[in-house]
Amino acid sequence: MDKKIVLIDGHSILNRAFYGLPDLTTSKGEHTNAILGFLNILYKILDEEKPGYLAVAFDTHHPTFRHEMFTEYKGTRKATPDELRQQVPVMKEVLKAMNVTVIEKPGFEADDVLGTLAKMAEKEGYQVSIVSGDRDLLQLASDNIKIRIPKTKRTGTEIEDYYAKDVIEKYKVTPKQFIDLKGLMGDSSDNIPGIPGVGEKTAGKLIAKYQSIENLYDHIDELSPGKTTTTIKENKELAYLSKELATICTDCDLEFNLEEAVLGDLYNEDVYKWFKNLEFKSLISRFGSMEIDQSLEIEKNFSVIENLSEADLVFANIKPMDNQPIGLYMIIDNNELLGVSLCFSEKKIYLIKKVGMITEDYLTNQVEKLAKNKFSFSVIGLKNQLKYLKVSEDDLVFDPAIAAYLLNPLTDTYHYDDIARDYLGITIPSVEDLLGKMKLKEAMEKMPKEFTAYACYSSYVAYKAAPRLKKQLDETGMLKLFEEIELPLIFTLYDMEVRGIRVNKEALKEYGDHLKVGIDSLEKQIYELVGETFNINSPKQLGVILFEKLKLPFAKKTKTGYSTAADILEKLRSEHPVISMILEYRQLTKLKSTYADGLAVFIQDDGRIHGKFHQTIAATGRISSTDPNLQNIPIRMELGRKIRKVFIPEEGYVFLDADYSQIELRVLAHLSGDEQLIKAYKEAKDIHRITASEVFHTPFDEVTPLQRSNAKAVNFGIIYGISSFGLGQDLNITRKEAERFIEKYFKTFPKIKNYLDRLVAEAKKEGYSTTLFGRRRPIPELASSNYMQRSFGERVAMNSPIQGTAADIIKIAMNRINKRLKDNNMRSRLILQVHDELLVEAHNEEVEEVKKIMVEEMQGAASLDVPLETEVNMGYNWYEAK
DNA sequence: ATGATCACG
DNA sequence: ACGTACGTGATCATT
Repeated sequence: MDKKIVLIDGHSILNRAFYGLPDLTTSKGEHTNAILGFLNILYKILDEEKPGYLAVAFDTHHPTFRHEMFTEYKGTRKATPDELRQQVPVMKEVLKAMNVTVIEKPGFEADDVLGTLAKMAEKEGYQVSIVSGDRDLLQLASDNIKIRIPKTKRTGTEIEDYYAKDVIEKYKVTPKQFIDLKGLMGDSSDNIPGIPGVGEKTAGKLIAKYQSIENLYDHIDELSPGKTTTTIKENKELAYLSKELATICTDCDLEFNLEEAVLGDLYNEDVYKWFKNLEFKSLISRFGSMEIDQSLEIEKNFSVIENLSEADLVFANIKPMDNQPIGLYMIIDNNELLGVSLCFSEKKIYLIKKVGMITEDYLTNQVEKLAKNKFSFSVIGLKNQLKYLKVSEDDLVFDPAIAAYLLNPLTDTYHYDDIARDYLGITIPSVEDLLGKMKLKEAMEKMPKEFTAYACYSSYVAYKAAPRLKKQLDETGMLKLFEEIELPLIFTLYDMEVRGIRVNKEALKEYGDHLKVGIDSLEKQIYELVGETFNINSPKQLGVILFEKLKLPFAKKTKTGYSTAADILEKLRSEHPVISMILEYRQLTKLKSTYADGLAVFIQDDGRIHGKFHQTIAATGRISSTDPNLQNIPIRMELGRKIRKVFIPEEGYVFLDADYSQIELRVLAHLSGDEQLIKAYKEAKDIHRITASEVFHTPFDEVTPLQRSNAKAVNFGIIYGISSFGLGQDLNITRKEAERFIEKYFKTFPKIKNYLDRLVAEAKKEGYSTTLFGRRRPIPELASSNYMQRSFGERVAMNSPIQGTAADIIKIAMNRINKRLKDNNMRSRLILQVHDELLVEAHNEEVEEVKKIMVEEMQGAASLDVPLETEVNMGYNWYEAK
């Protein structure tokens, strides 16, 4: 059996990975992309080769990389970005945890270590693989030594392999001659000077003829006279020096025994913890089911209750420690209650299963009784539990997921394992780790141990994290925001989801059929016009048709091909009649697939759509909507807008739709304290017209439509974190012209400029931005060494407080409206929120009262220096009400 | 799984 | 010299 060893050029691979992957960070902001990329390459190679031995070599000098030593004085290469530098020591720790041999020999460069080990191993009969991003190492290739150069591509990692024969095939020189080649042509990235004026071509020819630099100079007189020959003659010393520099040492005195590089246990508890901490979710799956074995101490305190008398005892003896909230979790699968998990001390963590005499009613009633007796609960993901967890906003509840979202709204999940990691500092298996893709009900029967762990961790983490999260909310000034806005909102959103919105199924079907007719006809015409059939919905195929077959101008490239986005096609309208048809085809197919067909599947048996609203998604504090997304139902184009006619109220009800007028600009007026803007709003003037009037020095009544629409675009730009490029793009004008607009705007409204500058400065100082109600958004991009990212951070710093404050305000209004409707025992209910708009399904007899409530609560949600103007419309469908 | 596109605020 | 407006979610094609 042949022995296999893999040798990795540590810094080189880290470097490649860093530049090959986007900037990934953990929830705490530690950069991890280079480490992840390195590990992906490592695993790919291990999977392919299954070697018995592995070593990784790092350079030792400086915390910088080898190449920089030479380039400092040239100043061509930038210093290692901090984002990469931070990852180097972590990478070494991870490798150590994996029992991978890391070689750092003072005085030796990684190249020389790799060269020496490779030759040593080859002599002892190993098959050797050297992994590096650096082509220098090709000189080491032989029949037994393979150089592997990974390329991070869109599709994943591809590896180029070079044995000696592959080097000869590709470069027409032997690995050994590769050194001579480098000696002649040099290598700027390695700062090997070479001979001036000699490049790849000349060097290749010379080495092909003379094999080596030594032999070349032995026969130097054979060269035909010329400029190049003269420089070659003059630079003999440089050539020899360059060759020396390019030569990798293969017999360094390393005092290293290859047996030390034997592979150990790659999948151990330490590595698992590292991956958890680095949040490498995809790599965790490699651990298979082993992680359940590394059970934490706490799992010994999990107990399963399956008979009624024991369950009675548990419920009777609940005594929370230190008046902490009880950790609670209702185990629900497919709308069915499977059990209840609760935790009220470190030692008391129960899973009470719904079996035998322990019925669904028993469990829900017991829990409800606890709430009535003023026990307080901590529940991760409370909204999803309310079907069985009978509590109201008047009960004492806490949701760690919402708290964790406020403390860091940038991450995508707030599951128990995330909260345990971030707030308890412990690494525990996630549901996926424990149960894979298995449904809960099946897991309860087939994997009782894992099922119990999932259930008990859920309540344990909720219990344990609650006080800490609450403390942090207090320390960050967000406790009031949490208690007075976010917690009540859980119940408001739940009520909205339960009520849902009625949809006219037949009308929706007709709408879709109508679209189908147009789509079929357009499709036919398009094929005829271009003379062939193709998939119009494929940007790739469409790009080829438009820009290659029809040779239309203005081709703009994306990463994958030509851009066929609407704004590009818009400019091509006059170039070819097919363009208009394609744009219309796009519009129609979008409407059909996403809305006509897409919405239909969500209509429940009650004739209503019960979409979901999410409270922990948007970084700015906005609510989001899925299954389906009811916040992006068409309105801007008439054809699309018609779909709103299928959203209808129940018999005996109407829709009341209320929306804030320009809430974000009003928020900006208030926050910036700009007198002009405030005055304009107090006088209820057309704000875009007044902006145009001021900016273009035109009397209010003489503002042209173009001036007004330009001013409107600038107003939007201000909210988005203005950039001349973006505004130019939007208005289809040059960057220069856009810049002039912005300058004029800031000259007219100096306080706005001052305010936006302050927002950026403060966010840079604190690392986050803040809304009027104290909501924070961390902006790590502001500290980036990358100009693009930093600029993005600056725009975010300007936008988040504005968008976020508006989000805070409408949330307050939603809670108050919902509460008043319920407290007054009214039949009307809030059913939708679309960022600055609320839709209520109002009972015929309550219309005037509901109108009053909506306007009062929306206008009164915050007292700003400008009025929060609110417009209400009534209608017998959503189209009419808007 | 990812990118391109497009629907909304 | 570089290249982007802010915040979302769904669908389709492609890998």
